[in-house]
This record gives sequence, C-alpha cells and structure tokens, in this order.
Amino acid sequence: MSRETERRVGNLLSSSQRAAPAIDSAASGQGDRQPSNGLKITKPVSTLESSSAKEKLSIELKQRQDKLMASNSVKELQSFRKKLPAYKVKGEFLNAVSENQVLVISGETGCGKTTQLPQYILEEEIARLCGAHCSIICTQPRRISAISVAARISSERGENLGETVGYQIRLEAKRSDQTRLLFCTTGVLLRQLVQDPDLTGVSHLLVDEIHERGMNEDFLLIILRDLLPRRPDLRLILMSATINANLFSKYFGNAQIIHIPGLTFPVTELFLEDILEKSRYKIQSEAGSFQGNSRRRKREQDSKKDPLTELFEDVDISSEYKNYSASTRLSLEAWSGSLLDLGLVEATVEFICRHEGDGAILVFLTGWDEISKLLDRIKGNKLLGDPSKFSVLPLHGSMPTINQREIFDRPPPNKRKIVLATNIAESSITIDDVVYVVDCGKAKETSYDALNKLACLLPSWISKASAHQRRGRAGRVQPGVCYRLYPKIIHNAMLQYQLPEILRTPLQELCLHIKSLQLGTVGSFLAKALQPPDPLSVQNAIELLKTIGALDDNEELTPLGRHLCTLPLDPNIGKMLLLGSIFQCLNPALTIAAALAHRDPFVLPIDRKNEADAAKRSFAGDSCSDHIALVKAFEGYKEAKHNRNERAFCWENFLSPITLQMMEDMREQFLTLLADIGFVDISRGARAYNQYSHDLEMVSAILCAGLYPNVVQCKRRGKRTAFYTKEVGKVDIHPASVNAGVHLFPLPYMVYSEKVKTTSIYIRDSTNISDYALLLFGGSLFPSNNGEGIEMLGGYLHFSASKSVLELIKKLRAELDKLLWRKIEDPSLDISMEGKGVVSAVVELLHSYNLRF
DNA sequence: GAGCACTGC
Repeated sequence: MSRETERRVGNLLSSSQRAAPAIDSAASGQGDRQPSNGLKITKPVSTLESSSAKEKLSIELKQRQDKLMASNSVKELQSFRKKLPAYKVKGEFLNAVSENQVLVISGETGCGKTTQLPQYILEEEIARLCGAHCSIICTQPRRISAISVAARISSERGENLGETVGYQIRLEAKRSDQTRLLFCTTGVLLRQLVQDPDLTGVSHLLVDEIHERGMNEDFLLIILRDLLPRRPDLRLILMSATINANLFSKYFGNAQIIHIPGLTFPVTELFLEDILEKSRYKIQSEAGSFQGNSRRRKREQDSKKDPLTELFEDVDISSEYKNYSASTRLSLEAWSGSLLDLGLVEATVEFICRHEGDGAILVFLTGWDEISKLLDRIKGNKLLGDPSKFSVLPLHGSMPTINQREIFDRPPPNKRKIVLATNIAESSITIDDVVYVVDCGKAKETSYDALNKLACLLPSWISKASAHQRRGRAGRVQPGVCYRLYPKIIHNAMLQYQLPEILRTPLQELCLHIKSLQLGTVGSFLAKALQPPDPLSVQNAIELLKTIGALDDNEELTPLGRHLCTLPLDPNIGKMLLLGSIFQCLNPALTIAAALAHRDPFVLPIDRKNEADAAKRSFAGDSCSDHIALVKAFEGYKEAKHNRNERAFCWENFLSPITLQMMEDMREQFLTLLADIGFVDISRGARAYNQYSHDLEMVSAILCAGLYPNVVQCKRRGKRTAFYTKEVGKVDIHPASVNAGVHLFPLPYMVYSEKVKTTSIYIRDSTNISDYALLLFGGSLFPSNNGEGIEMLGGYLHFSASKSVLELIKKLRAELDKLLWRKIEDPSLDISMEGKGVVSAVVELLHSYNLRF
C-alpha cells in the first residue's frame, strides 16, 4: 500500500467513525420476520366461510363432477382408465385411506398409481359431498412430472388445468380457488412447511417416487412422521416402486402396503456373456496388461478397483462359463469392469440393427466423453454411419440437443433412431418408441468425502433398482430387449438401491433448513432419518455455517442465518447475494446467484467445443473470473432480448436460452425475497443498488465475502501457477474454466463456488481476488504467532505488512464488520448514509491494489 | 484438458 493510499483510507475511515453511532442491538427485530409473499399451498381454515357455504360448494362440486363424468369424451377416457392395474385396487385403496393414517403404495411404472390414486381420492371426496373440505396435495420430485401429471388428470376429468386439479412448482403455478388436488414439487412443500408447520387444511398428502431417496423426500419423511400425531385427521400416502416399499412401511410403524402390478411389456434381458455369444464380438485385453491366466496379477496392479469388478476377477471363467464358446470365455477373461469397451457398445448396436426388428435404440452411457466418442465411432461405422438409415442423437444435460424434438419424434419408416444418453433418460426424459436398451451398467454419481470435505463425481456401478428402471425403458410400446454390457454375476452383486442422496451430499443447506423449521438440534433431528447421515458430515456443515456467520456458537441462527433461511439458495451463495445488495452490486450478485443455484447457461456442443470455449472466454475478458463471464453473458442476453434477437445471440455464443430464461425468473424471485426481508426497496429502482455493479474489484470482493472459505492460494511455480487449498492441498482449475491454461494471475488468491473430485480435484468456477478483498471480506483475522502479521483460515493464510498498514486494515475491518452486523440486524439501515466513510475506504483500498504493499 | 441427474413461498 502506498503512503498516499494509506493516508486516504485512514482519512475515510476516521470520518466514518464520526458518522457511525454506537451499536444498538435493540434496534433489530427484523430477524424474526418471515417472508410473506408468494402463493400459499395450504389454506388456513377460514372462520368466514360458514359451514352452509361449504355445504353449498360441496353440492356444486358434485353436480359438476357428475355432469363431466357423463360427457362422451370423459366416458371414453374412463374406459381407458379402467384398464389400468390401479383400477383393480380402487376399492381396497379408498377403504385403506379411510381406515389408516398412513398407507404405502408400491407399484411398477405404468400401473397408474400417480395419475389414478390421487384422482380416486378426489372423486370420492366430491362424491360424498366433502369436496369443499378436501385439499389433496401430491408431491413429485421433478417439475416436469408435476406439470404433466396435473395436465393428464385434468384432461381425464374433462376440465381445464388449474380448475379442480392444478400444479405449483417454483416460479410457476396453475391453480385457482377451486383447486382441490394440487401437484407440487417436494421442494415447494418443504418451503411451505416453514410458514405452516402443521399443513393446516390439507386433508390428504401423497408423496410420490419416495424410492428414489432424494434429499428432499427423505427430509420430508422425517418431518411428516413427527407431524402425524399433531394432525390425526391428515392422511399420508407414500408411493414407491415395488423394490423397497417395506422400508417405508417399517419407518411408519408397519403401515399397510398395497401392491399394484405394473403394465409394461415384457423386456428380455441379455447379459454380457449372451451378447458375446450372439455377436461374436471379441474383447481385446488392455494392451500388454497381462498374458495368459493372470487376471489376479492385473488386479494387483490396480488396487483402486471397485468390489464388483474385483468379484468378477475372482471368478473362474472356464468353469463358470463352460457352456459358452471358447471365444466368449476368452473375451470374458479380457473384459475389464473398470473401463468401458466402446467397441463392444458399437458392436452391440450394430448387432441389433442387423438382427433385430424395428424400434429405437437407447444406449445408457456415463457421460459427455463416452457419448462423444461413441458418436464418432458410429459415424465411422460402415452400416450405422449411413445417415439416411440411422439417426444418431446424443442426449446429455449440457448438450444443446436436449431440447430437440427429434429425440421424441418417431423417425420416418426405414430409419432407426439411436439415442446415446446419460441417465437423464432413466427418469427425467422418456422416449416412448424405445424397444432396445443397451446398458453399460454405470453412471456418474456424486458422493461426499466428509474427511476431506470433498464432493466427488465418479462413475460407479448402478443399483439393481436403476438397472430395472433402465430395462423398463425398452417396454413402453411393445415387448423389448435389454442388452446389459456386463456379466450377470455383476448384476446379481449390484446394490439393491443407490445410496440415498442425504448420505452423498454436503448438508449445509439442509442444516439451515432444519434450523429455520425449528426442528431442534440438527444432529438429533437428522438421527431420525430413514438412514441418518454420517455425524462428521453434519459437523462439517455446522462448522461451515458457523464460519460464514449463519449460526452462533450455540448452533442457533444468527440474524444473518435467519435471512439466509428465506433465500432458496446454498448459504454461501445467499450470503453473496445479501452482500451484493448491501454493497451496490445487486445486478451481478443476482445473476451469479441464479446461475450457481440453477445451472451453467453455457452449453457444450459436441462438435464445436473450441468455439464454445472461446465464446465463454471472450465474455470473461481479462477479469480472470468465470463469475464475471456469467454476468457478461447474461447482460448480453438481456440486451439481445431487448433487441428481439436473443435466439441468435444464444446460438452464436453457445448459451442455453431456456437456462437464461429460468435465471431471469429466479433473479426476479430473489429480488422479491430481498425486498421482503428489507434489503431492497423496489420503489427506489434498480439504479439505487448498482453503483458498483461494473466495478470488477467490488464484485470480486462480494464474491469473496460470499464464497469464503472457498479460497485457494495461487503460488508461482516457475512460469506457471499452482493452486492450493487448506483441506486437500493442490487442486487444479477445471478445464472448462476461463482460468484454465492461464499461467500467471495478477492477484494472489482465487475464490471458487465448487470443488469436485473427478479425474483430479478441480475447482469448477473461480475468480481471481486480491489480498485486500480477502482481508476485508474473508474470515476472521487473528494476529500471527510472531506478532508481525495477520492470519486467517486457522493460520493457513498469512498476511504481512508494515505495522501501520496492518493496524489500518484491522481498524477498517472492525468498522466494516460492525457496519455489516448493524445492517444485517436492521436491513432498513441506510448504509449509503451511515456507512459512507467505511464503504468509501473499502472501495479505495480495493482499488489501490496495483500500488501493492 | 474435461462437463451424472434433480430441486427451492
């Protein structure tokens, strides 16, 4: 820091001390406020609605239902509905609902449990003149299913969507006062529980797809089990695939189970050994890895193999497969459980095309790389490479093809559709005309390493439940065939179910949610889960919440923590957003929050990835920041939209218009929520909160404030830079980051939003920041042991400077913390007046970086 | 030098 900067910062700081009055903690009270806007799912029992008015409404509902049922179009659909397996249990089901508080339904895809059961309850309630009193909610894990099921039921009833049957998902609802059956995502219901912990007025709650064991669903089940005694009139119906219905029944005190058989076509199953026998494909061993019968030796070379692969390597091929040909046995000897043989996938697809009947082929692969490589192989294949006969389509969450109609459309006659997909096609996307499934048996799966506080994304064997689901994708329109590219022995040894999400993810957001619902201590609450998470994961989450100031030492919510509860965001990102609104960087903070919470708007086309890379880098300019690239891309999109050419803009810049639209809506939601908790006064207009929105140093500082303790040190190693974190040591910049391949950085630190272990430990998106940003907006400062500097992050980061500079920084930091604390306790505080000196001093210091210490 | 999938008043 130059003398001049030191003097100016010092002056600004002392002027602020004069302006700032002493802290008055009694001025608060804001922290207890609950947000008030938004649609309510549950209706408080209104004292105004007289019972006679309700009776009248019930009669009206019945008359209307009777009339609809009599119409021809509905009658036609009725006969279809009666063919569904669910119809056979209708009486038993309704009876069980009236006699039990909790009921578990197990049923296979196609049995009609999702579309019929909620509808039976609705019809029954209306028919017995209880229509006005009933409020049925059915949760779905995915937005798309909430919409499509609600639409399906409305049409079966001959009504418009949003009348008696509606849906509500984040940022989108179709419902009315008449709505008696509402489909919503599990997340929407969880948010609703914050305001209405007893689900007042809800008569029936159906929770669908609980076998998927998503975090939201597992969380909801704990809450519901505690709620049932308080709401003896509430009926709870849990819907699951057949596979583990017993588990849920047990969790709810041996609740009654009703099973519904499925209605899909039979799917023949072939395993690797059968496929090798039929196709005559020869698996080559990995080059030079072993000779003769030394599979064990191969195993010793690689100790990191998974247990299933090891299990197969212990099998004596010659005796186990004595009825198979010698060629098949040799191939099985050479087969590797850890590497996918793309030649085998190609040969299998070719075999189907040569020998099987018509119908689309769906290939399940693990990721982008495999899809891309297989696509290349197929294009080069003599038979399959003919585009007049085969239409080969990649399907991946971040590929632009995701929205193409071609995926769903039936191809013209004499043309076969081949879809190369990740497990997005397992439940999110349904392609009806699939007759053949090729299953590689693996999927990328997140896991959480609590010891190293590290999220991982690694390919692993799928569960039997997933394998079953994949197979089912072949039987939607006619009998199908499932080609499993792994031995039956492996299939038999697969886990029954995938590990529940609650055991595979960091828990900070969940912990915050538990606190906001006042469910007691996090540890004791989570101990009640179907499968409680590792206490170390819980401890990590709580420690993080303490580090960022959301929880105090007693594990109670701080004022900051209470604000963060109202934002549907990861706590770090929520903090970044709050600080952005305080420090006049509202627009970039909103954009970054939306992108990080939803998904990256940059798409990754299979054939133009270098151009896509360049487009992203040009948005970043020389900011050394992926977050700035997001902000600039969004600004460009908004401008293009203003000029009505956003589609072209998105296409040229490799952006997803759907993601950007979603981000736009989410920004609006965040803005409303910020207004609700008093951080933004919408009547003052956007300009009042964006003074520093184009100030790179300020935006970086806000990112630092939010993302801390996600910090890496940039250390010069010759001509390159290496990156180090406190927990895991050396990390790499993710190759998709604008900071990848940059050898030297102007500033000494990076903050990042996500660190994930895949082929290496990568920080996915990063922003280069100065030590001033870190000193002012990072963690608490402590004097060094030797008394000559400042430390942060438990001594991992060390700063040294002249005594006067250190004193000045400490003083400025103390003032800044005081100001922030007051603002967070009382969001109505006008920081532009009260904190003028401190803020100016902060700005001055952040801008002085090029003058160096 | 690499990008499973979801979700939120």
